[in-house]
Amino acid sequence: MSADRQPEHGEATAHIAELLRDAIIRGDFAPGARVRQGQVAELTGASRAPVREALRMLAAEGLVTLVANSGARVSSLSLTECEEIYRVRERVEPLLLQMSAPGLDAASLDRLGALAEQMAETADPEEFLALDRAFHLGTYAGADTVVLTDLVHRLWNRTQAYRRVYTGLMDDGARRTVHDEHRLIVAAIRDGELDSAESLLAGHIRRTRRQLASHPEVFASLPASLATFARRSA
Amino acid sequence: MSADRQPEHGEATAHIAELLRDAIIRGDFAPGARVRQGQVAELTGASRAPVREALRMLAAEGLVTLVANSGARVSSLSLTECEEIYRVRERVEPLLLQMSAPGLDAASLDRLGALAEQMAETADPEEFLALDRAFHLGTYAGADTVVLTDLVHRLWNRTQAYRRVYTGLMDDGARRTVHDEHRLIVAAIRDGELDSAESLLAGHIRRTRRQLASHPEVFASLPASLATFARRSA
DNA sequence: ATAGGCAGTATTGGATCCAATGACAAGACA
DNA sequence: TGTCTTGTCATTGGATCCAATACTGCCTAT
Repeated sequence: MSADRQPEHGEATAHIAELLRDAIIRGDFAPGARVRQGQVAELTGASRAPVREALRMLAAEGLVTLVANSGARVSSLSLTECEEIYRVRERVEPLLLQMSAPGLDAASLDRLGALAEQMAETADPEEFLALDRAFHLGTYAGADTVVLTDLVHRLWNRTQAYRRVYTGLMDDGARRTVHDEHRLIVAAIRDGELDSAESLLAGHIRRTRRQLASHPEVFASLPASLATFARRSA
Repeated sequence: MSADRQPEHGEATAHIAELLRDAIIRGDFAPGARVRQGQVAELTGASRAPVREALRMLAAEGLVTLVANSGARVSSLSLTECEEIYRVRERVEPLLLQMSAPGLDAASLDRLGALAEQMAETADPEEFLALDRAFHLGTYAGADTVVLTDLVHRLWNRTQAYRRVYTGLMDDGARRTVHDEHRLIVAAIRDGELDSAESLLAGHIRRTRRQLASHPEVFASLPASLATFARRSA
Protein backbone atom coordinates (compact mmCIF):
# COMPACT_ATOMS: atom_id res chain seq x y z
CA MET A 1 0.00 0.00 0.00
CA SER A 2 1.35 3.42 -0.84
CA ALA A 3 1.85 5.59 2.21
CA ASP A 4 -1.09 7.83 3.02
CA ARG A 5 0.12 11.07 1.54
CA GLN A 6 -1.49 14.35 2.43
CA PRO A 7 -4.79 14.66 0.64
CA GLU A 8 -4.38 16.55 -2.61
CA HIS A 9 -7.25 18.65 -3.73
CA GLY A 10 -9.49 16.88 -6.21
CA GLU A 11 -8.50 13.34 -5.40
CA ALA A 12 -10.63 12.49 -2.42
CA THR A 13 -13.29 10.68 -4.44
CA ALA A 14 -10.78 8.66 -6.44
CA HIS A 15 -8.90 7.81 -3.27
CA ILE A 16 -12.02 6.60 -1.48
CA ALA A 17 -13.18 4.63 -4.50
CA GLU A 18 -9.84 2.87 -4.72
CA LEU A 19 -9.91 2.15 -1.02
CA LEU A 20 -13.37 0.64 -1.14
CA ARG A 21 -12.69 -1.26 -4.33
CA ASP A 22 -9.58 -2.84 -2.87
CA ALA A 23 -11.41 -3.68 0.32
CA ILE A 24 -14.21 -5.40 -1.54
CA ILE A 25 -11.82 -7.33 -3.75
CA ARG A 26 -9.72 -8.27 -0.76
CA GLY A 27 -12.87 -9.67 0.81
CA ASP A 28 -13.07 -7.28 3.74
CA PHE A 29 -16.74 -6.91 2.97
CA ALA A 30 -18.81 -9.92 2.02
CA PRO A 31 -21.41 -9.64 -0.74
CA GLY A 32 -24.54 -8.14 0.73
CA ALA A 33 -22.69 -6.24 3.43
CA ARG A 34 -24.02 -2.79 3.98
CA VAL A 35 -21.72 0.16 3.29
CA ARG A 36 -22.63 3.18 5.34
CA GLN A 37 -21.64 6.57 3.96
CA GLY A 38 -20.94 7.98 7.38
CA GLN A 39 -18.65 5.13 8.36
CA VAL A 40 -16.59 5.42 5.22
CA ALA A 41 -16.44 9.18 5.57
CA GLU A 42 -15.14 9.03 9.08
CA LEU A 43 -12.79 6.19 8.22
CA THR A 44 -11.18 8.22 5.46
CA GLY A 45 -11.39 11.55 7.20
CA ALA A 46 -13.40 13.01 4.36
CA SER A 47 -16.98 14.20 4.31
CA ARG A 48 -19.85 12.21 2.93
CA ALA A 49 -19.95 14.07 -0.38
CA PRO A 50 -16.93 12.41 -1.96
CA VAL A 51 -18.01 9.10 -0.44
CA ARG A 52 -21.30 9.33 -2.27
CA GLU A 53 -19.50 10.03 -5.52
CA ALA A 54 -17.18 7.10 -4.99
CA LEU A 55 -20.16 4.84 -4.36
CA ARG A 56 -21.71 5.94 -7.64
CA MET A 57 -18.53 4.94 -9.41
CA LEU A 58 -18.41 1.54 -7.76
CA ALA A 59 -22.08 1.04 -8.53
CA ALA A 60 -21.41 1.68 -12.21
CA GLU A 61 -18.62 -0.88 -11.98
CA GLY A 62 -21.05 -3.35 -10.50
CA LEU A 63 -19.19 -3.72 -7.21
CA VAL A 64 -21.87 -2.06 -5.15
CA THR A 65 -25.63 -1.87 -5.43
CA LEU A 66 -27.42 1.35 -4.54
CA VAL A 67 -31.03 1.57 -3.49
CA ALA A 68 -32.56 5.00 -3.17
CA ASN A 69 -33.11 6.16 0.39
CA SER A 70 -31.79 2.90 1.67
CA GLY A 71 -28.10 2.79 0.95
CA ALA A 72 -25.29 0.85 -0.58
CA ARG A 73 -24.50 -2.82 -0.30
CA VAL A 74 -21.71 -4.86 -1.72
CA SER A 75 -23.18 -6.46 -4.82
CA SER A 76 -23.98 -10.13 -4.72
CA LEU A 77 -24.36 -12.39 -7.72
CA SER A 78 -26.68 -15.27 -8.35
CA LEU A 79 -25.22 -18.37 -9.94
CA THR A 80 -26.95 -17.37 -13.16
CA GLU A 81 -25.38 -13.93 -13.20
CA CYS A 82 -22.00 -15.36 -12.38
CA GLU A 83 -22.24 -17.80 -15.25
CA GLU A 84 -23.21 -14.90 -17.47
CA ILE A 85 -20.02 -13.10 -16.56
CA TYR A 86 -17.99 -16.21 -17.20
CA ARG A 87 -19.61 -16.58 -20.62
CA VAL A 88 -18.61 -13.03 -21.44
CA ARG A 89 -15.10 -13.68 -20.20
CA GLU A 90 -14.95 -16.77 -22.40
CA ARG A 91 -15.43 -14.59 -25.43
CA VAL A 92 -13.52 -11.54 -24.42
CA GLU A 93 -10.41 -12.72 -22.65
CA PRO A 94 -9.08 -14.77 -25.56
CA LEU A 95 -9.31 -11.60 -27.63
CA LEU A 96 -7.39 -9.67 -25.02
CA LEU A 97 -4.81 -12.41 -24.78
CA GLN A 98 -4.35 -12.29 -28.53
CA MET A 99 -3.71 -8.57 -28.35
CA SER A 100 -1.43 -8.90 -25.36
CA ALA A 101 0.76 -11.83 -26.35
CA PRO A 102 2.93 -9.96 -28.87
CA GLY A 103 3.70 -7.39 -26.17
CA LEU A 104 5.02 -9.89 -23.67
CA ASP A 105 8.80 -10.20 -23.66
CA ALA A 106 10.83 -13.15 -22.45
CA ALA A 107 11.17 -11.75 -18.94
CA SER A 108 7.42 -11.36 -18.60
CA LEU A 109 6.89 -14.90 -19.79
CA ASP A 110 9.39 -16.16 -17.26
CA ARG A 111 7.54 -14.32 -14.53
CA LEU A 112 4.27 -15.84 -15.67
CA GLY A 113 5.81 -19.27 -15.66
CA ALA A 114 7.11 -18.66 -12.16
CA LEU A 115 3.64 -17.63 -11.02
CA ALA A 116 2.19 -20.82 -12.44
CA GLU A 117 4.78 -22.88 -10.53
CA GLN A 118 4.23 -21.01 -7.28
CA MET A 119 0.55 -21.64 -7.67
CA ALA A 120 1.12 -25.33 -8.11
CA GLU A 121 3.05 -25.45 -4.88
CA THR A 122 0.86 -23.50 -2.51
CA ALA A 123 -1.83 -25.09 -0.43
CA ASP A 124 -3.26 -21.86 0.89
CA PRO A 125 -6.49 -20.97 -0.94
CA GLU A 126 -6.06 -17.26 -0.38
CA GLU A 127 -2.60 -17.35 -1.91
CA PHE A 128 -3.90 -19.50 -4.75
CA LEU A 129 -6.54 -16.89 -5.42
CA ALA A 130 -4.04 -14.06 -5.49
CA LEU A 131 -1.60 -15.92 -7.71
CA ASP A 132 -4.33 -16.97 -10.11
CA ARG A 133 -5.42 -13.38 -10.48
CA ALA A 134 -1.86 -12.19 -10.90
CA PHE A 135 -1.22 -14.86 -13.49
CA HIS A 136 -4.19 -14.19 -15.72
CA LEU A 137 -4.12 -10.43 -15.49
CA GLY A 138 -0.37 -10.73 -16.02
CA THR A 139 -0.93 -12.44 -19.34
CA TYR A 140 -2.94 -9.39 -20.38
CA ALA A 141 -0.31 -6.86 -19.39
CA GLY A 142 1.18 -6.74 -22.87
CA ALA A 143 -1.91 -5.24 -24.45
CA ASP A 144 -2.08 -1.51 -24.93
CA THR A 145 -5.83 -1.61 -25.08
CA VAL A 146 -7.93 0.58 -22.85
CA VAL A 147 -11.55 -0.44 -23.10
CA LEU A 148 -10.89 -4.14 -23.26
CA THR A 149 -8.42 -4.22 -20.39
CA ASP A 150 -10.74 -2.22 -18.22
CA LEU A 151 -13.65 -4.47 -19.08
CA VAL A 152 -11.78 -7.62 -18.16
CA HIS A 153 -10.58 -6.18 -14.89
CA ARG A 154 -14.12 -5.24 -14.01
CA LEU A 155 -15.39 -8.73 -14.79
CA TRP A 156 -12.72 -10.18 -12.54
CA ASN A 157 -13.54 -7.76 -9.76
CA ARG A 158 -17.21 -8.56 -9.82
CA THR A 159 -16.65 -12.28 -9.46
CA GLN A 160 -13.73 -12.20 -7.06
CA ALA A 161 -15.77 -12.95 -3.95
CA TYR A 162 -17.23 -16.10 -5.46
CA ARG A 163 -13.92 -17.23 -6.85
CA ARG A 164 -12.64 -16.88 -3.30
CA VAL A 165 -15.28 -19.20 -1.90
CA TYR A 166 -14.93 -21.69 -4.72
CA THR A 167 -11.16 -21.79 -4.36
CA GLY A 168 -11.60 -23.28 -0.92
CA LEU A 169 -13.73 -26.08 -2.35
CA MET A 170 -11.43 -27.24 -5.13
CA ASP A 171 -10.15 -30.78 -4.92
CA ASP A 172 -6.66 -31.83 -5.98
CA GLY A 173 -7.79 -32.97 -9.40
CA ALA A 174 -9.35 -29.64 -10.21
CA ARG A 175 -6.25 -27.82 -9.00
CA ARG A 176 -4.00 -29.96 -11.08
CA THR A 177 -6.00 -29.33 -14.25
CA VAL A 178 -5.79 -25.60 -13.63
CA HIS A 179 -2.02 -25.74 -13.30
CA ASP A 180 -1.66 -27.83 -16.44
CA GLU A 181 -3.76 -25.39 -18.40
CA HIS A 182 -1.77 -22.45 -17.10
CA ARG A 183 1.48 -24.03 -18.16
CA LEU A 184 0.08 -24.84 -21.58
CA ILE A 185 -1.08 -21.27 -22.03
CA VAL A 186 2.36 -19.89 -21.23
CA ALA A 187 3.95 -22.38 -23.59
CA ALA A 188 1.56 -21.47 -26.39
CA ILE A 189 2.29 -17.77 -25.96
CA ARG A 190 6.01 -18.46 -25.91
CA ASP A 191 5.74 -20.42 -29.15
CA GLY A 192 3.66 -17.74 -30.79
CA GLU A 193 0.76 -20.16 -31.15
CA LEU A 194 -1.85 -17.49 -30.58
CA ASP A 195 -4.82 -19.44 -31.86
CA SER A 196 -3.96 -22.29 -29.62
CA ALA A 197 -3.45 -19.97 -26.66
CA GLU A 198 -6.84 -18.44 -27.33
CA SER A 199 -8.69 -21.72 -27.40
CA LEU A 200 -6.82 -23.02 -24.36
CA LEU A 201 -7.89 -19.95 -22.46
CA ALA A 202 -11.49 -20.20 -23.65
CA GLY A 203 -11.55 -23.81 -22.54
CA HIS A 204 -9.98 -22.88 -19.23
CA ILE A 205 -12.67 -20.35 -18.49
CA ARG A 206 -15.46 -22.59 -19.76
CA ARG A 207 -14.31 -25.46 -17.59
CA THR A 208 -14.08 -23.22 -14.56
CA ARG A 209 -17.59 -21.98 -15.21
CA ARG A 210 -18.91 -25.53 -15.28
CA GLN A 211 -17.08 -26.47 -12.12
CA LEU A 212 -18.50 -23.40 -10.44
CA ALA A 213 -22.00 -24.30 -11.61
CA SER A 214 -21.62 -27.67 -9.94
CA HIS A 215 -21.12 -25.91 -6.60
CA PRO A 216 -24.29 -23.86 -6.23
CA GLU A 217 -23.72 -23.73 -2.49
CA VAL A 218 -21.18 -21.01 -3.19
CA PHE A 219 -24.08 -18.67 -3.91
CA ALA A 220 -26.29 -19.81 -1.10
CA SER A 221 -24.28 -17.92 1.49
CA LEU A 222 -26.50 -14.87 1.46
CA PRO A 223 -27.27 -13.59 4.95
CA ALA A 224 -30.97 -13.78 5.73
CA SER A 225 -31.30 -10.02 5.96
CA LEU A 226 -30.58 -9.86 2.28
CA ALA A 227 -33.73 -11.58 1.18
CA THR A 228 -35.68 -8.42 1.87
CA PHE A 229 -33.09 -6.32 0.09
CA ALA A 230 -33.10 -8.45 -3.02
CA ARG A 231 -36.86 -8.40 -3.10
CA ARG A 232 -36.99 -4.64 -2.80
CA SER A 233 -34.55 -3.93 -5.53
CA ALA A 234 -36.22 -6.36 -7.91
CA MET B 1 -39.15 14.11 -23.38
CA SER B 2 -41.17 12.60 -20.57
CA ALA B 3 -43.15 15.14 -18.63
CA ASP B 4 -41.23 16.68 -15.76
CA ARG B 5 -42.92 15.02 -12.84
CA GLN B 6 -42.51 16.39 -9.36
CA PRO B 7 -39.07 15.45 -8.10
CA GLU B 8 -39.23 12.38 -5.92
CA HIS B 9 -36.74 12.18 -3.15
CA GLY B 10 -33.76 10.06 -4.01
CA GLU B 11 -34.06 10.17 -7.74
CA ALA B 12 -32.41 13.44 -8.68
CA THR B 13 -29.05 11.86 -9.54
CA ALA B 14 -30.58 9.07 -11.61
CA HIS B 15 -32.80 11.58 -13.36
CA ILE B 16 -29.91 13.86 -14.24
CA ALA B 17 -27.76 10.96 -15.38
CA GLU B 18 -30.49 9.75 -17.67
CA LEU B 19 -30.99 13.24 -19.03
CA LEU B 20 -27.33 13.71 -19.79
CA ARG B 21 -26.93 10.22 -21.18
CA ASP B 22 -29.81 10.71 -23.57
CA ALA B 23 -28.50 14.11 -24.59
CA ILE B 24 -25.07 12.71 -25.38
CA ILE B 25 -26.49 9.77 -27.31
CA ARG B 26 -28.86 12.05 -29.15
CA GLY B 27 -25.86 14.11 -30.18
CA ASP B 28 -26.76 17.31 -28.36
CA PHE B 29 -23.19 17.43 -27.12
CA ALA B 30 -20.34 16.61 -29.46
CA PRO B 31 -17.39 14.57 -28.21
CA GLY B 32 -15.03 16.88 -26.43
CA ALA B 33 -17.73 19.33 -25.42
CA ARG B 34 -17.35 20.62 -21.93
CA VAL B 35 -20.09 19.82 -19.43
CA ARG B 36 -20.31 22.40 -16.70
CA GLN B 37 -21.75 21.31 -13.39
CA GLY B 38 -23.41 24.65 -12.79
CA GLN B 39 -25.12 24.69 -16.14
CA VAL B 40 -26.55 21.22 -15.71
CA ALA B 41 -27.64 22.03 -12.18
CA GLU B 42 -29.50 25.11 -13.22
CA LEU B 43 -30.93 23.36 -16.26
CA THR B 44 -32.40 20.60 -14.14
CA GLY B 45 -33.31 22.76 -11.19
CA ALA B 46 -31.17 20.67 -8.88
CA SER B 47 -28.03 21.61 -7.02
CA ARG B 48 -24.55 20.66 -8.13
CA ALA B 49 -24.25 17.74 -5.71
CA PRO B 50 -26.45 15.30 -7.64
CA VAL B 51 -24.96 16.58 -10.88
CA ARG B 52 -21.52 15.59 -9.69
CA GLU B 53 -22.76 12.13 -8.78
CA ALA B 54 -24.41 11.72 -12.15
CA LEU B 55 -21.18 12.72 -13.86
CA ARG B 56 -19.32 10.05 -11.91
CA MET B 57 -21.77 7.47 -13.17
CA LEU B 58 -21.44 8.59 -16.75
CA ALA B 59 -17.68 8.61 -16.39
CA ALA B 60 -17.75 5.00 -15.24
CA GLU B 61 -19.87 4.23 -18.29
CA GLY B 62 -17.28 5.90 -20.47
CA LEU B 63 -19.60 8.59 -21.77
CA VAL B 64 -17.83 11.41 -20.02
CA THR B 65 -14.23 12.03 -19.04
CA LEU B 66 -13.43 13.72 -15.76
CA VAL B 67 -10.24 15.58 -15.02
CA ALA B 68 -9.64 16.70 -11.46
CA ASN B 69 -10.03 20.41 -10.90
CA SER B 70 -10.77 20.90 -14.53
CA GLY B 71 -14.14 19.37 -15.20
CA ALA B 72 -16.09 17.00 -17.37
CA ARG B 73 -16.08 16.60 -21.11
CA VAL B 74 -18.01 14.32 -23.38
CA SER B 75 -15.64 11.46 -24.08
CA SER B 76 -14.06 11.25 -27.46
CA LEU B 77 -12.62 8.13 -29.04
CA SER B 78 -9.63 7.68 -31.26
CA LEU B 79 -10.00 5.42 -34.24
CA THR B 80 -7.95 2.83 -32.38
CA GLU B 81 -10.23 2.89 -29.35
CA CYS B 82 -13.29 2.73 -31.54
CA GLU B 83 -11.95 -0.31 -33.34
CA GLU B 84 -11.25 -1.84 -29.96
CA ILE B 85 -14.89 -1.46 -29.00
CA TYR B 86 -15.99 -2.96 -32.29
CA ARG B 87 -13.70 -5.93 -31.73
CA VAL B 88 -15.30 -6.48 -28.34
CA ARG B 89 -18.75 -6.17 -29.87
CA GLU B 90 -17.76 -8.73 -32.49
CA ARG B 91 -17.21 -11.27 -29.76
CA VAL B 92 -19.91 -10.33 -27.36
CA GLU B 93 -22.97 -9.48 -29.42
CA PRO B 94 -23.21 -12.86 -31.13
CA LEU B 95 -23.30 -14.38 -27.67
CA LEU B 96 -26.08 -12.04 -26.64
CA LEU B 97 -27.98 -12.78 -29.84
CA GLN B 98 -27.70 -16.48 -29.15
CA MET B 99 -29.20 -15.97 -25.71
CA SER B 100 -31.88 -13.64 -27.00
CA ALA B 101 -33.11 -15.48 -30.09
CA PRO B 102 -35.12 -18.16 -28.25
CA GLY B 103 -36.94 -15.40 -26.40
CA LEU B 104 -38.14 -13.61 -29.52
CA ASP B 105 -41.68 -14.51 -30.54
CA ALA B 106 -43.18 -14.19 -34.00
CA ALA B 107 -44.50 -10.71 -33.34
CA SER B 108 -41.07 -9.46 -32.30
CA LEU B 109 -39.53 -10.96 -35.40
CA ASP B 110 -42.14 -9.26 -37.55
CA ARG B 111 -41.32 -5.97 -35.88
CA LEU B 112 -37.63 -6.50 -36.51
CA GLY B 113 -38.31 -7.30 -40.14
CA ALA B 114 -40.37 -4.14 -40.43
CA LEU B 115 -37.53 -2.11 -38.94
CA ALA B 116 -35.15 -3.56 -41.50
CA GLU B 117 -37.51 -2.58 -44.33
CA GLN B 118 -38.04 0.92 -43.00
CA MET B 119 -34.31 1.31 -42.81
CA ALA B 120 -33.94 0.26 -46.40
CA GLU B 121 -36.38 2.94 -47.47
CA THR B 122 -35.21 5.98 -45.58
CA ALA B 123 -32.67 8.39 -46.97
CA ASP B 124 -32.29 10.41 -43.78
CA PRO B 125 -29.04 9.50 -41.98
CA GLU B 126 -30.42 10.43 -38.60
CA GLU B 127 -33.39 8.15 -39.08
CA PHE B 128 -31.13 5.42 -40.41
CA LEU B 129 -29.06 5.72 -37.25
CA ALA B 130 -32.08 5.45 -34.98
CA LEU B 131 -33.55 2.51 -36.87
CA ASP B 132 -30.24 0.67 -36.92
CA ARG B 133 -29.94 1.03 -33.19
CA ALA B 134 -33.53 -0.03 -32.65
CA PHE B 135 -33.03 -3.03 -34.90
CA HIS B 136 -29.91 -4.41 -33.28
CA LEU B 137 -30.87 -3.71 -29.71
CA GLY B 138 -34.27 -5.13 -30.62
CA THR B 139 -32.70 -8.42 -31.60
CA TYR B 140 -31.29 -8.57 -28.06
CA ALA B 141 -34.57 -7.87 -26.31
CA GLY B 142 -35.33 -11.55 -25.87
CA ALA B 143 -32.43 -12.19 -23.55
CA ASP B 144 -33.02 -12.13 -19.83
CA THR B 145 -29.38 -11.42 -19.16
CA VAL B 146 -28.32 -8.49 -17.03
CA VAL B 147 -24.59 -8.04 -17.27
CA LEU B 148 -24.34 -8.83 -20.94
CA THR B 149 -27.23 -6.65 -22.01
CA ASP B 150 -25.90 -3.75 -20.01
CA LEU B 151 -22.44 -4.21 -21.47
CA VAL B 152 -23.68 -4.16 -25.04
CA HIS B 153 -25.79 -1.10 -24.45
CA ARG B 154 -22.81 0.69 -23.02
CA LEU B 155 -20.64 -0.23 -25.99
CA TRP B 156 -23.30 1.13 -28.32
CA ASN B 157 -23.61 4.31 -26.31
CA ARG B 158 -19.92 5.01 -26.37
CA THR B 159 -19.67 4.72 -30.13
CA GLN B 160 -22.93 6.37 -31.04
CA ALA B 161 -21.42 9.75 -31.92
CA TYR B 162 -19.02 8.20 -34.40
CA ARG B 163 -21.64 5.98 -35.90
CA ARG B 164 -23.66 9.13 -36.45
CA VAL B 165 -20.88 10.79 -38.41
CA TYR B 166 -20.10 7.67 -40.38
CA THR B 167 -23.74 7.13 -41.29
CA GLY B 168 -23.66 10.36 -43.23
CA LEU B 169 -20.71 9.10 -45.28
CA MET B 170 -22.10 5.74 -46.35
CA ASP B 171 -22.58 5.18 -50.04
CA ASP B 172 -25.44 3.23 -51.55
CA GLY B 173 -23.44 0.03 -51.81
CA ALA B 174 -22.55 0.05 -48.14
CA ARG B 175 -26.16 0.76 -47.22
CA ARG B 176 -27.42 -2.05 -49.35
CA THR B 177 -25.04 -4.57 -47.79
CA VAL B 178 -26.21 -3.53 -44.35
CA HIS B 179 -29.83 -4.08 -45.29
CA ASP B 180 -29.11 -7.47 -46.80
CA GLU B 181 -27.27 -8.56 -43.69
CA HIS B 182 -30.08 -7.37 -41.46
CA ARG B 183 -32.62 -9.36 -43.43
CA LEU B 184 -30.45 -12.45 -43.34
CA ILE B 185 -30.06 -12.15 -39.60
CA VAL B 186 -33.80 -11.97 -39.07
CA ALA B 187 -34.29 -14.95 -41.36
CA ALA B 188 -31.68 -16.99 -39.53
CA ILE B 189 -33.29 -16.24 -36.18
CA ARG B 190 -36.69 -17.13 -37.57
CA ASP B 191 -35.36 -20.45 -38.84
CA GLY B 192 -33.67 -21.22 -35.57
CA GLU B 193 -30.27 -21.22 -37.27
CA LEU B 194 -28.52 -19.71 -34.29
CA ASP B 195 -24.98 -20.52 -35.35
CA SER B 196 -25.59 -18.95 -38.68
CA ALA B 197 -27.17 -15.90 -37.06
CA GLU B 198 -24.16 -15.57 -34.81
CA SER B 199 -21.64 -15.64 -37.60
CA LEU B 200 -23.71 -13.31 -39.76
CA LEU B 201 -23.77 -10.82 -36.94
CA ALA B 202 -20.06 -11.18 -36.25
CA GLY B 203 -19.38 -10.57 -39.93
CA HIS B 204 -21.74 -7.61 -39.94
CA ILE B 205 -19.89 -5.94 -37.10
CA ARG B 206 -16.47 -6.83 -38.48
CA ARG B 207 -17.33 -5.38 -41.85
CA THR B 208 -18.64 -2.21 -40.27
CA ARG B 209 -15.45 -1.88 -38.29
CA ARG B 210 -13.37 -2.11 -41.44
CA GLN B 211 -15.53 0.39 -43.25
CA LEU B 212 -15.19 2.74 -40.32
CA ALA B 213 -11.42 2.30 -40.29
CA SER B 214 -11.34 3.37 -43.92
CA HIS B 215 -12.85 6.71 -42.91
CA PRO B 216 -10.38 8.06 -40.39
CA GLU B 217 -11.67 11.55 -41.03
CA VAL B 218 -14.59 10.65 -38.77
CA PHE B 219 -12.20 10.92 -35.84
CA ALA B 220 -10.37 14.02 -36.99
CA SER B 221 -13.21 16.28 -35.97
CA LEU B 222 -11.79 17.09 -32.57
CA PRO B 223 -11.91 20.77 -31.73
CA ALA B 224 -8.47 22.25 -31.32
CA SER B 225 -9.03 23.06 -27.67
CA LEU B 226 -9.12 19.36 -27.01
CA ALA B 227 -5.49 18.72 -27.81
CA THR B 228 -4.49 20.23 -24.50
CA PHE B 229 -7.16 18.29 -22.71
CA ALA B 230 -6.13 14.96 -24.18
CA ARG B 231 -2.52 15.66 -23.34
CA ARG B 232 -3.30 16.48 -19.75
CA SER B 233 -5.37 13.43 -19.07
CA ALA B 234 -2.80 11.11 -20.60
C1' DA C 1 -48.46 -14.70 21.99
C1' DT C 2 -48.41 -12.34 17.99
C1' DA C 3 -49.57 -8.91 14.68
C1' DG C 4 -50.08 -4.18 13.84
C1' DG C 5 -49.21 0.48 14.72
C1' DC C 6 -46.55 4.35 16.56
C1' DA C 7 -42.74 7.14 18.01
C1' DG C 8 -37.78 7.93 18.12
C1' DT C 9 -33.51 7.39 15.91
C1' DA C 10 -30.27 6.51 12.37
C1' DT C 11 -29.21 7.20 7.69
C1' DT C 12 -29.64 8.90 3.29
C1' DG C 13 -30.57 12.83 -0.28
C1' DG C 14 -29.91 17.39 -1.50
C1' DA C 15 -28.78 22.42 -0.97
C1' DT C 16 -25.78 25.86 0.38
C1' DC C 17 -21.43 27.62 1.58
C1' DC C 18 -16.38 28.33 1.42
C1' DA C 19 -11.72 27.04 -0.10
C1' DA C 20 -8.66 25.61 -3.78
C1' DT C 21 -7.48 25.31 -8.35
C1' DG C 22 -7.44 26.44 -13.11
C1' DA C 23 -8.46 29.52 -17.07
C1' DC C 24 -8.05 33.86 -19.18
C1' DA C 25 -6.68 38.53 -20.16
C1' DA C 26 -4.06 42.57 -19.67
C1' DG C 27 0.31 44.40 -19.07
C1' DA C 28 5.62 44.28 -18.41
C1' DC C 29 9.85 43.00 -20.26
C1' DA C 30 13.28 40.89 -23.36
C1' DT D 1 6.76 41.09 -31.61
C1' DG D 2 6.54 37.42 -28.76
C1' DT D 3 6.64 35.61 -24.25
C1' DC D 4 6.35 35.66 -19.49
C1' DT D 5 4.27 37.44 -15.41
C1' DT D 6 0.46 38.62 -12.60
C1' DG D 7 -4.00 39.48 -11.10
C1' DT D 8 -8.92 38.62 -11.63
C1' DC D 9 -12.65 35.64 -12.48
C1' DA D 10 -15.00 31.29 -13.41
C1' DT D 11 -15.33 26.68 -12.00
C1' DT D 12 -14.52 22.78 -9.42
C1' DG D 13 -13.89 20.10 -4.81
C1' DG D 14 -15.30 19.39 -0.33
C1' DA D 15 -17.65 20.36 4.16
C1' DT D 16 -21.57 21.46 6.63
C1' DC D 17 -26.34 21.86 7.26
C1' DC D 18 -31.26 20.66 6.84
C1' DA D 19 -35.07 17.82 5.02
C1' DA D 20 -36.92 13.37 3.77
C1' DT D 21 -37.04 8.59 4.27
C1' DA D 22 -36.23 4.23 6.26
C1' DC D 23 -35.28 1.37 10.15
C1' DT D 24 -35.88 -0.22 15.14
C1' DG D 25 -37.88 -1.09 19.27
C1' DC D 26 -41.76 -0.65 22.05
C1' DC D 27 -46.40 -0.61 23.00
C1' DT D 28 -51.07 -1.93 22.41
C1' DA D 29 -54.88 -4.65 21.13
C1' DT D 30 -56.93 -8.79 19.86
